[in-house]
Amino acid sequence: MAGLASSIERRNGVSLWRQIADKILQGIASGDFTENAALPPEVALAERYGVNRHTVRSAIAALVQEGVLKAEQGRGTFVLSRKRLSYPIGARTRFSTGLQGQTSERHIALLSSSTEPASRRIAEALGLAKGAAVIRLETRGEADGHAVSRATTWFDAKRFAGIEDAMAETGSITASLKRFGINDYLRHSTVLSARHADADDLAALDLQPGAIVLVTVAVNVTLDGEPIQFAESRFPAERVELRLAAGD
Amino acid sequence: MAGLASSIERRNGVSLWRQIADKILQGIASGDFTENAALPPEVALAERYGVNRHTVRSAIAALVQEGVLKAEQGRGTFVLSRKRLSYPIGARTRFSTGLQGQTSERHIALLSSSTEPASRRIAEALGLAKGAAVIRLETRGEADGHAVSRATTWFDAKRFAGIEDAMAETGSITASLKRFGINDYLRHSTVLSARHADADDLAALDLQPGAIVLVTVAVNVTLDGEPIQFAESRFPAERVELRLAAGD
DNA sequence: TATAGTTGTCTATATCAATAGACAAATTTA
DNA sequence: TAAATTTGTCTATTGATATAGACAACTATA
Repeated sequence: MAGLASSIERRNGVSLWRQIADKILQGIASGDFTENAALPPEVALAERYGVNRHTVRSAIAALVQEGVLKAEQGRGTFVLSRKRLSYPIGARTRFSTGLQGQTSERHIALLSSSTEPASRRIAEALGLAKGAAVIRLETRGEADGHAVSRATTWFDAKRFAGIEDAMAETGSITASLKRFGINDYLRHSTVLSARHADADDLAALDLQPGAIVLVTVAVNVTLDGEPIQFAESRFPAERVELRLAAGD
Repeated sequence: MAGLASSIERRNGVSLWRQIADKILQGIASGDFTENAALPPEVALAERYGVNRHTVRSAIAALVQEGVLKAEQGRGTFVLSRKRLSYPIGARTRFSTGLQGQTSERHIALLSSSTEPASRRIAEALGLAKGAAVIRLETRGEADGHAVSRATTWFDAKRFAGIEDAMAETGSITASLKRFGINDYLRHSTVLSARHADADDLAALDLQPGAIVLVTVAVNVTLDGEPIQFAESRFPAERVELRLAAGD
């Protein structure tokens, strides 16, 4: 975006090949490098970024490993990966409907669940006493077989006893909440940040180390404004962008 | 958040000291490391993250350089920095009012301006013909003397001729638009992503290389829905979080 | 005033990251 | 087929990154 020639920083704790891999990913996402088309040759990229050809090769090797590029000797290096998914966020944010039209299939996989005492933060958000029992769900959002989100979600254990079973069966938060008499809900607040993916996110989202994740911390409420769900979701920045719709 | 012990990745293109510096920043932002309090001693941090003490020292040195920590021989290492700013995003997103209550002073500094032909993307967003003249403003948002955002903004050059002078004088987009008869405007759409800061952002935002920026791409419109402004803003993830208010 | 705890400095070593150059191997084009 | 283009492999060198250990300098406390 803004297509400005943004250059590369040295001695910063992030290796040049990682920075260049990031730039290529950006280039793909922004349409600078077209899908299925050849990347500029290694020597051209090396000149463009002001580094040695071998450094560019390291970046490309990482992206080949990641499944984003495919190199063919004598022919060139080609872009395999599709565009970033655009995940809408608003008052009616829901995983499945949000990606409709961009993917043919999506669901939420339940990785694990547990019951634990609420931390101060979660108790406040859910309007419970600190230490009250809450159910924690660890989930992964999948679309067309690709992991697109990783979330940790908390519910009041008293009110939503057994919601982990509903999640495992339905693969949908919305469907699970229906079983507890909640036919509609709204997103009350969302706080957004970004960080490097940690070990768990790397594994669950099938990312290369060093990847960046967008982090949302959200509270969902009933139509009466009663808080029912607290969630922290992580999205791989290289595969997902978040779209804030106007009247939503 | 979610306070899970997230570990450190090796050979990923991001050096260990940079990853640990990121973790310490996270710890400060999330309240794990309290403001004005001493950090755990270097040996404890080294054990916690499974690295050598010298590696921890490199991370601390970077954060001392950055003004986040202060080390005192014999006593310990102390947290100087305040919490992250929480920047609200919604239909009525405005820089100055958004940070009210969190900072005592804020304004937008105009770094440079130029007139250029609109790219396809910008032309579409502003409803102009491709190649039509647009004014580009490079700005930096400052609060209490700290850089908190870096933005590139485009306006129709015909309709907003001279807006760069208004910006330089008033230090406010809202005030500048008033001079062109626009007393109110709405944010039509926002798309959110994250990436490593580029060279320009590093310099303008006074960041250490390797830092992550949150990126918003937004279109502002008049009350009639007519697009007037296209902007890409970058926020340092370590100093700013974005808050999406419910009914905004 | 010792003593323990903490940060600061130094030396040494091994590995990773980046540059440099040369040439092989495969593909496309003239 | 020959030449040009492009990716793949190899060797060598330099600097940054990370580990290891030892000890100095400073602070707080028993």
